[in-house]
Amino acid sequence: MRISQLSAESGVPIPTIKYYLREGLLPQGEQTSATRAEYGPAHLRRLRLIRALLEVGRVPVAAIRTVIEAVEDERTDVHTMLGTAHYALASRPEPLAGDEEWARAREDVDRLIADLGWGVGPLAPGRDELAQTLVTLARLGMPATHADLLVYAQTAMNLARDHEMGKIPFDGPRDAAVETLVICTVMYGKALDVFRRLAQESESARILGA
Amino acid sequence: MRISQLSAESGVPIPTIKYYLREGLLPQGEQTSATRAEYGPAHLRRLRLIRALLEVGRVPVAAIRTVIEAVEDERTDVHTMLGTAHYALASRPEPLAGDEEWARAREDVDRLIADLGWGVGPLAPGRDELAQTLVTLARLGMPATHADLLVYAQTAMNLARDHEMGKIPFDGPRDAAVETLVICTVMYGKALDVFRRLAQESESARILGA
DNA sequence: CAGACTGGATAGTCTGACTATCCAGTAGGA
DNA sequence: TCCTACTGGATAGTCAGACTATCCAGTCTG
Repeated sequence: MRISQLSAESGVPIPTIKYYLREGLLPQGEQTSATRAEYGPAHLRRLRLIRALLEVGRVPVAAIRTVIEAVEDERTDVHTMLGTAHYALASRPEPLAGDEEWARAREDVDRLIADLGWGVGPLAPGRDELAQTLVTLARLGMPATHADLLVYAQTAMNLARDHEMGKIPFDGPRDAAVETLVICTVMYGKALDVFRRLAQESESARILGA
Repeated sequence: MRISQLSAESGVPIPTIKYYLREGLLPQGEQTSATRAEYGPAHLRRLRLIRALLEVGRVPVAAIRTVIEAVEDERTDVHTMLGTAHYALASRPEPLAGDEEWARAREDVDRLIADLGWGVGPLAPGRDELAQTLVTLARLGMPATHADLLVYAQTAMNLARDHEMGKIPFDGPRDAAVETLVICTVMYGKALDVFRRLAQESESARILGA
């Protein structure tokens, strides 16, 4: 299929598709002549993935490119590849410099993860993100209790173990695994976020008897 | 306290504070003379809230302003006020025009919420957000099952009922209720998101035996 | 009374995600 | 054959959002 058809089927304007090609989000089509290239269903699929990450997941273009580069580097094993994808999905917070409060929060996070027995890399950006969240909560006068954190951690683990990682085709082609992981993480993350707000609204209505 | 001290204590540059004042995110200080105004601890607190929503929650300035306007409009009751805050926190997706697939997804969402017995307003933006998420998942070839959705919905409700809405001081001043709600929604939402990614990484390591 | 600082106003910057225009070179029908 | 639509590639422009810089006249403060 040609670019105009790719655009028609995906609903993405041609200049935008060209932009994604330039940025390396979308692989080049197969050149059939100097001014013609052929795109296949894989391009359409990739394009839909890009739009899903951008629109629903608000993942920046640069992060999407990182994920894609990890997939296309054949040297890395599947776990590392999934890790790279995961790390790219993190919203890297600014350092929040060598504050003492921060260092303590970071230690708390490391201890919590160790206590839970989770096998998480020491450089996982989630550790920093969580530390920053804890510092922020404390500064807002609502420090999180250890019990609260455990609840959220266990909830997350239940979902990941029983409903998310099971969907991932580890035995299939490597790109399928990453694609599924990213979709699961981002889309179900969004769904969970929305459900949480809806549930809060419902509870608010119940409590206030509206 | 003067603006320079407010800046020093919060770590927010003076021009940025002025910007927030202009945008109505931060109430004006008490004028003590033509070129002098006095700021109090409430300003510092508000400033920290703004930064938390911006940096951790990625809530746009316009949405923060909406929340604040709702709080300051004394006419609205608490439930409506919390609703306004909630609606402002939603990431309003573009219409995704009158597609038939979309209409069906939207009906599914409405039916699901009704089946759950949740008291959610018919105009809650979460309904549309969820519908778009379902359409997107289907287009990506991974349609969500009804059973999956129920799991996420129940999980969200458990958290909201047992760990979130309980923190909200309904009997206190009206701004405290909204502030707590917003902090809970955004900060614990972030924490849950991070925990989910960490749990997935841990499971990936376990499954792949890394 | 001098220098620092203030509130207020205006304009400029930076990033991220596009979008528009131009171009020469085919592809495919009249 | 030739003409028109369309293509890939390159370059430059746009737009929104969140700041950031500069200027100014008017106080405080020592």
